[in-house]
Amino acid sequence: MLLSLDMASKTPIYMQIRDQVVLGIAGGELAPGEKLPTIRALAGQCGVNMMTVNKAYALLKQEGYITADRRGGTVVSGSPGGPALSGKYSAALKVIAAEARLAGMGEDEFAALCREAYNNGGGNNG
Amino acid sequence: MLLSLDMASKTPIYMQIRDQVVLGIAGGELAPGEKLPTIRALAGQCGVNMMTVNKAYALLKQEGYITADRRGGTVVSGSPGGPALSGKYSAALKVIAAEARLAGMGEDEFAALCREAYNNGGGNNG
Amino acid sequence: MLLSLDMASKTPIYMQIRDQVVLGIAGGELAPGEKLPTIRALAGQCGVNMMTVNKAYALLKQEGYITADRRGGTVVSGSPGGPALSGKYSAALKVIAAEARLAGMGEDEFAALCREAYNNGGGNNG
Amino acid sequence: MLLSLDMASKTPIYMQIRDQVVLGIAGGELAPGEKLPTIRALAGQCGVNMMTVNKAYALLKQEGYITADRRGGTVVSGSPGGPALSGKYSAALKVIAAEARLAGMGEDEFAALCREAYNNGGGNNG
DNA sequence: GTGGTCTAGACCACT
DNA sequence: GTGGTCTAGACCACG
Repeated sequence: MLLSLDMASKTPIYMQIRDQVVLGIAGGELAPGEKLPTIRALAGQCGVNMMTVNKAYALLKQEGYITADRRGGTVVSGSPGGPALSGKYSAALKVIAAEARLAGMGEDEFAALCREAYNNGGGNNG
Repeated sequence: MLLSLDMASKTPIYMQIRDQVVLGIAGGELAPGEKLPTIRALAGQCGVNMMTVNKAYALLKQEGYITADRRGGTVVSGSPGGPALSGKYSAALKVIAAEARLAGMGEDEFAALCREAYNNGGGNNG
Repeated sequence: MLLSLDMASKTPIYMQIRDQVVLGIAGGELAPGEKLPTIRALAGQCGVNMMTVNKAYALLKQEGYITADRRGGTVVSGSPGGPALSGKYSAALKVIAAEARLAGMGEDEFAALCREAYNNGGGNNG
Repeated sequence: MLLSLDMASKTPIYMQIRDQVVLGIAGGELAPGEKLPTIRALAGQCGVNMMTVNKAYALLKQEGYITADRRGGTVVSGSPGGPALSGKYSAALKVIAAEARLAGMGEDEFAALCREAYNNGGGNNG
């Protein structure tokens, strides 16, 4: 599990870490129960401060993607979100879809792109 | 064209304005050539600072969605973007797709959600 | 709204701040819509670091007790939690009740103590 | 007497053990004079470090809930605490009551919840 | 001037 | 050795 962080991005570093961990879990790269790297280790490896990684981990914990085992270490949760709330993503999706549509992309093309995004983390075709 | 702004959102206000204008254009609510409200007017109507609206308009102009009319107004552009670059949206889409997948949503369900997002803005006049 | 922090307590400072804000809201000392002190101001007033206050505010925001208005400032939310989930407090309550019982406190006495705790923030009898 | 420990909880494991022992005593599940499991046994059964159980037992001894038997065992004390000091619990109770109140719970409802918590540990054999 | 983010250290509770 | 907490600075996006 190697993270690639863009220090010049407008997206906060802790959010980039969070996103890549989510992608890693969805892609099967990080299996449920697997131990995540230490805050210190990841901070050192990425060249960022502990607190930044800490913030990312805290966010992931709050979202239920990972859990901090008190006996040391942080592990990937078994069942993250629970019920699938379709409405949650629609706001961001709508804007992306609008941009794609205005850029000339057709509905089928967009749907294919979405399916690709869905499967890109599938582990058996990427 | 009425904007609904959430002052408590993490998304900057100028970005919310920008997004809703894009949605309005994609949905046909704002037709090409149509005149947008004045910065002053929109700022007053939404209860935000003029600089905020200015920033949103500047961004929209830079992205090609709107153009400054010679007579002082701002109008919706005719042909917004260039070619549809599929790679541009994939980063955000991947994260959304990963979240949806981890929330238990299937591929078809997600694709349907994406199609709905695509059509939600222009289903009845585009 | 004056906070009293115990630097020697086992309870983290940010949690003490959080608790006292919750008490202030419940007690009517902090009315919905009222503006909370700035992170910097509160930090200066309490003699703690900005980040500590920031953490308390972030927690309160996450819990829905307060909301950060993008136009500057943090205000008390209107309706915090929504549905009353009785099961949430029972764990902590059980332990407290057990300790009280073992200390010789009767059921009625304990119930009276709980009612007092409930009303102590009521604003019209404290 | 079976303990259920949550390794992902914010509450330290030794505190969880302590709390459940207190609940067990208050509930009559652990009668005065009854022998508690060995540190080693409990540690093995729960999958935690012996030092953790040791810490919990030490805390319980210090609080007077259990006493070290001369022959090497640990037994439940006869008369645990001294006089019931109402002030001790009020701080935690106040916060819980404030949260409940803000969640929309009425005073009677809260008092009923407290009575239930009081009786939940010893309703059928105390 | 606000909150959000980040850094480079440090101490502590827990296991 | 882990995560949790805190400090004393700093820069930036936003409004």
